[in-house]
Amino acid sequence: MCGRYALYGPVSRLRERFSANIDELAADFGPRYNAAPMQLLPVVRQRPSGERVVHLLRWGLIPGWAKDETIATRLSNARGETLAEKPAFRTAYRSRRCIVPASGFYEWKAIPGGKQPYYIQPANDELFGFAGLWERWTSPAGTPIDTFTVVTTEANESMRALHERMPVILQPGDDNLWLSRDTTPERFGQLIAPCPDAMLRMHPVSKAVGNVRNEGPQLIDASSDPQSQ
DNA sequence: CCAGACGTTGTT
DNA sequence: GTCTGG
DNA sequence: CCAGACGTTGTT
DNA sequence: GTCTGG
Repeated sequence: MCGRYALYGPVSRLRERFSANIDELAADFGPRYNAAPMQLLPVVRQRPSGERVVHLLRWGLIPGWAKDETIATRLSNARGETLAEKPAFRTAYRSRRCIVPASGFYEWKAIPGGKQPYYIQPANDELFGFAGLWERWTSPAGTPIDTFTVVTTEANESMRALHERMPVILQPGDDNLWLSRDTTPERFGQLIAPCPDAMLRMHPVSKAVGNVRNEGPQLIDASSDPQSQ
């Protein structure tokens, strides 16, 4: 899964962590604690020359053949197990892989009578790099739009307490293998796997994150009494 | 040949 | 765009 | 992911 | 219940 995440801190962090140049529009990106599908969010792409650039792309992939953009909301995630065959993803998987930077992400655990959101962040306080795919779609009016999706895999042991799926979180040393057009399908396919449990820590948060109109650092604060919310 | 689908999540 | 079903 | 809408006609 | 928007 992974349908909501946070990305905060100075944008220069992205330059350092991903060795990427920052596009002018992405440079204006401010701290976000409730990033949701349909929004413009920073994504790392690698040009054939090897240069990496952070651009703002819209979350929710629109395949090139789509007649309209309504499919986007349903393609905010892509199952890692079937990427290579699915018509919606296979061309992007072959040649348009990207990395989605995140400070952390949210996961909703089903509990009696509702759902309890949790915030999951890197144990080392660095940034996550989610494995992603991107596409360029041109509307009937002729307007091009770049979109992305987050690749998912089965949950590792600690995530399984919340949910059966989780985003593919790349090891920093694997960034280039995922982004490069020179990597063989066999090698970048091996990166689609649950990350080690030790990379993650998690805590329950307020249900306020459920509404995309809510925003701010309080959304990642530990909730004192999750059961009573 | 043309028409129609093409996806994920979670929940039932 | 490309594949499947009819 | 959750929240919120869930419609038609004609006209701009 | 199901789809769209954020």
